[in-house]
Amino acid sequence: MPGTSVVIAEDSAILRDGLVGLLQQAGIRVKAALGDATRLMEVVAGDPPDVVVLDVRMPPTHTTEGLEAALALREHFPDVGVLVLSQYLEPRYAVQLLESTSSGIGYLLKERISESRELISSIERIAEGASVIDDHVVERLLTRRRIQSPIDELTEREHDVLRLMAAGRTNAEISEELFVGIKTVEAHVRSIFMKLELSEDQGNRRVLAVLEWLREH
Amino acid sequence: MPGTSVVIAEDSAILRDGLVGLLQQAGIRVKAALGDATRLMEVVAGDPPDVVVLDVRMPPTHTTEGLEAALALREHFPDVGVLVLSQYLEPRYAVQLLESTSSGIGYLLKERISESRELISSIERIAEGASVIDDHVVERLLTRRRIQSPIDELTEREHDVLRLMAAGRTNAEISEELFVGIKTVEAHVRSIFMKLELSEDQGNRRVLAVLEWLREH
DNA sequence: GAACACATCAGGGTTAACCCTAAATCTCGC
DNA sequence: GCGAGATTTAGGGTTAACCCTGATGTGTTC
Repeated sequence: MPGTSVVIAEDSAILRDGLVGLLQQAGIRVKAALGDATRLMEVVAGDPPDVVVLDVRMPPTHTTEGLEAALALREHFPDVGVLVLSQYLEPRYAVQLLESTSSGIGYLLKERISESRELISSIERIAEGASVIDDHVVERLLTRRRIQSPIDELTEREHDVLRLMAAGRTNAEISEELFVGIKTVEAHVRSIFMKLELSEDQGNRRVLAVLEWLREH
Repeated sequence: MPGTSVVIAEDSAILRDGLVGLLQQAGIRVKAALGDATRLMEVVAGDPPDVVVLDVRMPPTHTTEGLEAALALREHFPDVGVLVLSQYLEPRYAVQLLESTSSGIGYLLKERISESRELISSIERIAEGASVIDDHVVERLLTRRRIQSPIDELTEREHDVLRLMAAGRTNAEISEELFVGIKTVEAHVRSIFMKLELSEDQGNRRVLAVLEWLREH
């Protein structure tokens, strides 16, 4: 597809210039390259490109300006593709995008774009109406969906025990705080390990269980 | 200072191209732009630039290749300035660099280089022998100093051990990863507990040490 | 009432995680 | 060189953290 055109919104000057250079070199026409999202809507309205490439985080608050801009773009210009570049693995954002529409969007991690070919082909596929989601994000979404965090499987009492484990308590201390025997605590701990699928011979399971707990608190 | 020359080592194609474009536009001569650090030493040896610009994390392991390359550079080519670009706020790396030498180095966060002028002036100041450290890193170091976490008392090796403990590794696994005996790991662990003032008879010290580590990372 | 999940605990094991002492290198600064 | 600190390890302990099996009581559900 010759003559694909894009508008770029990326606050880092280095990345912005890099994007412009790479895309132009690949025969893609860069209509504009902005440092923030404030003027993005009017630029797109004035001369709609095939695809808008933007960063999730942008000035002024560096939170989700890019994502909000992407959602607004989809609402007002459904024919314009949107490729969101993210620094971190934040599946939540990808989900929000997917829920807003069903085609012509993309969500890629910056670090994954070490190969420029990957970026170019993604943009062209988006211009054609396809969707491109980073493999890592998809994997994370699927594993989440499947297990729904194994912590949810724990019973009330197991939660109590794990919470105290995460507070750095010993089994003996936990048994005192919960007014039960040490053997009971041990039984709960064993059950917790099983439900969190912490196989033996692979890491200090007590620490791993605590890390899992901290991830959700 | 006209005619400042640099060599770039950065694995992300986008960032690399962006850097080349920005620097050339500013009148800085880019002698080479590499995708990893393997050939960096010979390239610099063959035609020494004023400054080497490199990423902390690079292939193949994406851990601290860039930093090690930076230290090696300072050792063999003390007249060549080094500007390390980091994705995250990791003051330890900056400290390691500062300890290795006293001039002609820089440590900047990528996100902070939204203004290309900042990058250009940093490179030129480094070429002149000055040092440039990101404000955020300095601030973090200073505030750290004020709070004085006992974690700062740990030696390099003890940090390695604690980091792996915090990753959920067993002592046996840690000994394998660090290529030392289990007894050695045990000695380090004991030393860590002492320095973190984790008295016996009060909590699971392994978990408590991990929590302390997580608080600073 | 039978089936089931949950919580409780005993008894009796194994082992990883700890303790203490002692000692050999190595590097570094004085 | 000499002392100091860091790193490494041995030998020989103790114990908390684990495993398994089995058992009891208490709800809830069908």
